[in-house]
Amino acid sequence: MNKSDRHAVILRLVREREIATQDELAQALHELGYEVVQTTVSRDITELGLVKVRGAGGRLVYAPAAG
Amino acid sequence: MNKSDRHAVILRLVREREIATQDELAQALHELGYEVVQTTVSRDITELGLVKVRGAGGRLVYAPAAG
DNA sequence: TATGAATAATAATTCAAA
DNA sequence: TTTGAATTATTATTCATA
Repeated sequence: MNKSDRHAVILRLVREREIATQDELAQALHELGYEVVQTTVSRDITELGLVKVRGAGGRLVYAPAAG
Repeated sequence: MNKSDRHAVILRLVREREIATQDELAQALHELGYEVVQTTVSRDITELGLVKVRGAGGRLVYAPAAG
């Protein structure tokens, strides 16, 4: 539940940190009390339209579609 | 060999078509006479700094880092 | 240095289930 | 409708080889 809350948190997280994997994002959510697993994070990413962009050092990290 | 040629072709391909997977890109290269496999395409993508963006219908497709 | 085969890591989907 | 376990698909890396 609370998908829309979680979505907002995800957007904040990917702006604040460089998150490279869905497991990493799931773990970050856990720390904030959202107990979700990779499968769900994958769906959230699709629903939010996130993409992977090149972060520092060319590493692929998640980001909102529009900057 | 001909890596820089191939890189140029890859850039052209991802601009012309919506290419969703590395296998798909490898296959497109085959049709143009570049016999490479997914492993190599993966490296090319890193070297070119390509990212996956949302294409039509929210599908993730390869694109140059800068538009 | 560039490449591929095999493998590991990551992400998306299917198939229940609540 | 949302979720997760299991599975499948996709991508990155390791380990040779030329």
